[in-house]
Amino acid sequence: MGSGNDRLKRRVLAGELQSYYRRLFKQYGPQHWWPGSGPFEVIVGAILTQNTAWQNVEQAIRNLKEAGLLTPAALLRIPTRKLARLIRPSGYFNIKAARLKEFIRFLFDEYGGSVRRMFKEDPACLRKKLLNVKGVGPETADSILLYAGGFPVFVVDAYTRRVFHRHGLAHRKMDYHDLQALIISALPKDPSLFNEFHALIVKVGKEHCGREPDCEGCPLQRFLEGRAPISW
DNA sequence: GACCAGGCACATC
DNA sequence: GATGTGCATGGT
Repeated sequence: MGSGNDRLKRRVLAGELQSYYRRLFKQYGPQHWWPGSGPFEVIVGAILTQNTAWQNVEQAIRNLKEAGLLTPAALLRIPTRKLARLIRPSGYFNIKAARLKEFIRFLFDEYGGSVRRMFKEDPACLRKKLLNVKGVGPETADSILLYAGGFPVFVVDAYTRRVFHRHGLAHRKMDYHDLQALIISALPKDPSLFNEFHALIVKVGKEHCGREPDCEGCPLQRFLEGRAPISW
């Protein structure tokens, strides 16, 4: 991506996306993802919510809080089996207990257990390290960087893919990083924008861009009506 | 009872 | 490198 043609397409997409974001925000308002949670709780939530409805994650986090275990030091000490029992409502509890432990070990090995110290790291470098933690993939790493660290990283998820593909804004086969780069290059590098936009995409994805073959009544469809699909 | 949800690692071809 | 599979609960 570097030709004049690509730059033009990017500007077109940028215009579409920014305008679309404003409309979504106006229609749905702020989504309050991870309201009032500290960075550590956000990280735990990012791991627990993998392929899981958020409602189930809330219960698991509540259990951890009530047990007084929602700190790096406490999760370092707790046996994996006991952790699994507490996070049971979030599903895949054995896997996720192991993943939380992996992250905690990484946090202590690299940063002495301090989330604040971890986020002093250069974000690109931190991202690479996070991806080396077993159980942290691209989406979880980016959720951690954006929602816990406040770095301007766009989180691509199943909804983002579905919504963008459905409306001709991206190829279905674009991989995670291609789609992410496309979106980031089209928008101002503003963490709160990325934060809210991603949450709004999930919202509209749930309501309109499900598995049905068309998107009748979908705000994005109405917005794009009459415009030629962008072909990348 | 089927389907889905704010993924990821691992096996296999 | 692409595609398939296991992991598991709770809501609709």
